[in-house]
Amino acid sequence: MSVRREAILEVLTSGPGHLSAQEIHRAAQERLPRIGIATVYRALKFLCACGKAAEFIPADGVARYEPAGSRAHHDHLICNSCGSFIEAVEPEIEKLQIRLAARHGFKPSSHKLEIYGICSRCSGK
Amino acid sequence: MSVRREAILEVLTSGPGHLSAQEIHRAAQERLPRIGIATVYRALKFLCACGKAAEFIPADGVARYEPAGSRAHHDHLICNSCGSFIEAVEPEIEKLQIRLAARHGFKPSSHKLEIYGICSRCSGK
DNA sequence: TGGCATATGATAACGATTATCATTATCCCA
DNA sequence: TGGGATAATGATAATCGTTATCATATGCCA
Repeated sequence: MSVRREAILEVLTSGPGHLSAQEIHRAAQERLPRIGIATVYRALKFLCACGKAAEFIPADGVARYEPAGSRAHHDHLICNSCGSFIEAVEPEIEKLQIRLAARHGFKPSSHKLEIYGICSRCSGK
Repeated sequence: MSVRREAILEVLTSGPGHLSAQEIHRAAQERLPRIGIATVYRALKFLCACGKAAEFIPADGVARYEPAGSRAHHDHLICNSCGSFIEAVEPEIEKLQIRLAARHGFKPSSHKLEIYGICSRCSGK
């Protein structure tokens, strides 16, 4: 783990989560002003490969990153109004996914559940 | 509905489904050799807007399109080996998603469930 | 200290998608 | 039916996120 990769992991764990590569780059530049965007992408790929970070790609097609490893799997509630991401877990859904996959002779390795809608903050306004 | 948009909808309904814009472009060119890629993108956006097609974006970030309207919602099992898409439904999951959203004060409007793994054809080999 | 593998930054390249703009087809009403 | 407004189209440039390239810098071990 180089200094930059440590810094990028630190950005992931200390930040609000669900950051894009560009946002991570900007945040990292506050500590390491000369860090390049390519290094950020390389670091993110590295961190995902060794299980310290996780990538997911929502409906806008832009990859987001979050710290992983010590964190449990979770799904995302994504607000169409303010763009915020809420993490949520429903263990029953996890079980049903396995059953659904099995019914089709499919061996699941990972899954992604995203629910789009309006968050409580936006609907309250 | 112009001639090209009809043709593109026809490609969607007659094809194997889950096609990318480029694949749709190639298929449409068999009937309309002079059709441009921009027209394909415009037609797809139009068809999605009027509910005749649906777009979804899997983990590779490349949008896929399928006919919609008369078709029920379904989730996707995506094979990491051969890239095939299997459509599947689990009504219980649909209900649980609503419950999960409600628990967070979230008003769901749509959702996306993708399960990645190995399909029966690939694991059988 | 020397040497080699790895990491880095700048930047070019790439692929998907969108915007632009001139041209063409389509529609609608007189 | 004609003609003009409107929408659709095709070619292509632009954009954006991401990856590849390559020369340089850094770290590490002998």
